[in-house]
Order: sequence, then C-alpha cells, then structure tokens
Amino acid sequence: MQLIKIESSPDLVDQVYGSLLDAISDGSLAPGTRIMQEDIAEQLAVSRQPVLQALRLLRNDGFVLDAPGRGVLVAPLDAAWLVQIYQVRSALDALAARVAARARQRLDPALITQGRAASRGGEVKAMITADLRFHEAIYLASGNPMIAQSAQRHWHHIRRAMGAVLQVSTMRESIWDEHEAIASAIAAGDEDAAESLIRQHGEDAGHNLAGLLTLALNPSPRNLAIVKFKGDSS
Amino acid sequence: MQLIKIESSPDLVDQVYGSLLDAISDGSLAPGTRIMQEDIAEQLAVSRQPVLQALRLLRNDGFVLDAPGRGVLVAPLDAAWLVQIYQVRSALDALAARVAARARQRLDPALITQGRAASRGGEVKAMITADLRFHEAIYLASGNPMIAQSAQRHWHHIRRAMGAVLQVSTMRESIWDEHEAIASAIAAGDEDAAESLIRQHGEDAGHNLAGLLTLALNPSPRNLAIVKFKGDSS
DNA sequence: CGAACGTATTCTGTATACAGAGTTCAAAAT
DNA sequence: ATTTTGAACTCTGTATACAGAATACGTTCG
Repeated sequence: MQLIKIESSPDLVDQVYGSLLDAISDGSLAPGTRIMQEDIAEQLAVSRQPVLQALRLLRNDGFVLDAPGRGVLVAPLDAAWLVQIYQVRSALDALAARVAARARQRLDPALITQGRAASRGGEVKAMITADLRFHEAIYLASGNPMIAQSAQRHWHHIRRAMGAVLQVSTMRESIWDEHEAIASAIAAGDEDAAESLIRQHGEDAGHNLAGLLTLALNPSPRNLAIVKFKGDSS
Repeated sequence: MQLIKIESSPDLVDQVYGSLLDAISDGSLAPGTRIMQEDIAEQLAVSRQPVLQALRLLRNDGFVLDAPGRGVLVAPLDAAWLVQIYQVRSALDALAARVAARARQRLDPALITQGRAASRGGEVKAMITADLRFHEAIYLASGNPMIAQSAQRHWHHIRRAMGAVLQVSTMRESIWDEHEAIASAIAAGDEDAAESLIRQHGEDAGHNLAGLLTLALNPSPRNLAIVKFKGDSS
C-alpha cells in the first residue's frame, strides 16, 4: 500500500507570503506602494497575525522596506542593486555548473526545446519560468541543495526585475543558444568551459537587464526606441 | 550638535531570535533538543508570540526542524551537509576576493595580527570571531553587500560546527598564513591568485572541519587521539 | 502670515484567548 | 499477554484585544 501523503499544512503565513510575493513579483504591487497589515488581512480574509509574520519575512528578503509609522513600502527596483544580485547568482551558477560538469550530468533536453518555444511564444511569464527551470536543473544536477536554496532567494528578485522589463521588451532568443552550450559543456564534463560559459552568460544577462531596467525606470521618448531595438535579458 | 541616533527597536522577535541562535551556536542547546514555545517564552519573560515568529525564522534557516506534535528540534550537525555549506560559502568568498582584488583593496593588517593572537590565545570564541572578521572584511572590500548578506547565513552554521569541534580540537595556526597570502594577492590586484587561494583555503577548511566533526560525533577512544593530533579548522 | 506645540488618529508590535491537530496513556477486547 | 481503541493532554497556529510609537493636522502664539 502506498498512499500519497496528505498536505496538512494550510499555514496561512506561507500562503500570505506567497500571495504577496507573487503580487510584488508580477508588478501588481508597484514599487513604492504603501502596504498596511489591516488592508492585506482584510483582502485575504485572515487576521493581521499571519500578515505580520509574512511581512517580516518579506522584509528580511528585501522585498519591502520599513516606513516607520506608515507601514511598509514595496522596495523600489534599483539597477545597481540588481547587478549585485546577478553577481552573486552568477557565482552560485558557476559553482553549480562546475560541480555538475564534474559529474558529467546530462540535463533534460526538453528544457531547452521548451525554452525556445516559450521564447518564440511571446508569453512573458512563460519565458521567465523556462529560464528559471533551466538554471534550477543545473542546481539540482550539482547535487548540492544548498546552492539551489541560496540561489532561490536571488531569483525572486530577478523574476521581479524581468517582469518589469519584459513588459516593454522581449527576451532575446540567443540566450537559449548559450544555455545549450552550457548544457553541452556540463554533459561533456568540461568543468572550465561550463563555468566560464555560465559566468559570461550571467554577467551579460545582468548588465543587459540592468540597462533595460534603467531605461524602463527613466522613460523618455528617446529611450523607448532603444529599448525596442536592444532586445534583452535572462 | 551631533547626537547618536537612538535605537528605537527593542523588537522582541529579533532578540528572541538572537538569543536562541546564540544558544544553538554555542551548543547550550544541543542538537536534537526539543524546544517548546512556552518554555522559551517563560525563560525570556515574553509571550509566545515573538517566540513563534523567531522559531519560524530559525526553521527557514535550517537551525531547527519541525517535529509535528512535539514542538521543534534543534537540527543535528551533519558532516556531509557542512561540506555543502562550505562549498557555497567558498564560492561566495571566491567572488568577493576576485572583486576586491580587482579594486586592489587593502585589508586592515590588524585583522591578521589579531587573528594570530587569538589563535595562540586558546580562546575558542575569539578564534572563531577573528576568522569571521577576516572573511567579513573581504566581503566588505568587494563593495557588494549582497555577498555578505548571503554568506552570513552560512557563517552561522559554520560557527556552530566550529564551536562543536573546537571544544576538543584547536584551530591550526597555518590558516593565518593562508589569510595573509590572500590579503596580499588582493592588495596586489592579482584576481586569479586571490580567487584560487581563497577557494583552496575554503575547500581545505571545509573538509578538515567536516572530518573533525565526524570524529567528534562518533567518539571512540581511537578517534580521540587522532583529533588531538590533527589540529584544525576554519 | 509663518512656525511651533499639542492633540487626535493611525498603524504596528505584543499579550491573551481560542480552536484544531497530534501524541500519549489507559482501559477493554481478543 | 498483546493489540486496539478511546479519551485526556499537549502543543502549535490563528484570532482578538491592548498598549505604545509615530505621523498628521489643527490650533495658538510670535
């Protein structure tokens, strides 16, 4: 006999956390928005207690800032800060790629096909998800769950930035060529190649996204044209 | 007129969190210990509410595990897991060292002199602190606060493992030679050297500490002698 | 008319109260 | 005697209640 284990944890705190994180990530809660516990509690039909705890978690993660006396504010998107996030994430990616290459791990090719499809599809959310899935596969292949755990925190911020940028721009398809090259290097067991490829990939993506973010945040007629041409991201 | 800014945050949650983290880190709350909210609340003379929140934070960080129906348990120390922690931390260290070297940052020489002194002094806590301070200086020198933030999470675990091991062993003084070499490479702007030195330093330290931890966790007369000879850590 | 003080409002953080899930122990049945 | 079933207990998570801190606005004084 083998029953599926029941999920006994409604856990309102986690639900509130997830709900707020989604809202912040997809932009429905814009940067700078004032958040009050009571409002959230009422909207989600829970008491203030779970909201209080969820907000503390979001604060620790840097998604909201304290605004003493006026509740909390949704953290603004900052390009310079995003570059730093990418720098850290790239280091983790490089580590994961190296370890995965050492074990000659073979990533599921479907990740790349699906990624290319999403890239052509035009669905912003699908593109972001596919990108994330690919990198998560590398973390998993590294066999070190701490890498994924550390990287996840950064990905939430990245997802938010991507969401904000990809509304006006579109993900450049070339990132999936890079992804494919990385996967090959890992499968071939070429540690140095895998690491340097993914590092380059991360740095490029970080600066690219940061640049687009800067333009998106300081909209001016001249900039908008540039955005349209430059493509983007990951 | 220049007054020091008042610290208006008693914030019981943070205090409880810190208190519990210290107790877990220095071993006064041994691995496997059952923790109940009410007990903690009574000992710290606060209500269960701040304790509840602090425990959630500790759980997210992996310091305590859920034990449904019986409260929570202090997480056991696991050597394999510690190696993974070190692997991630080393990657962050490597990144920080490289960036710091790029900027030819000069670390405060006092860090090393104080480190050597602490190493000779025999005070376990002082050794751990000095080691941490040195690495924190590199994070700071990197100019990327996200590195320090990410690494800090891991350092708490490392501090705990060190504390558990250094009770029976002693920190090898050679680590400060390595630290000095790293500082020199950074000051000289030799990115590759700084990165590879600190990476080697981290890997050695990780395996060394994990090995000692394994011995410490499976005490046998034969092992104890080995521990005494092998020296150790950071 | 402008600046400063005092009061009211608003929002958070902590304490207490309540309900549900799980465990443990004891009693009964096989 | 062993196993199973039920009831009491324990502990957590959520809701409500309370107190303190900070802001905003209105009033008063220069």
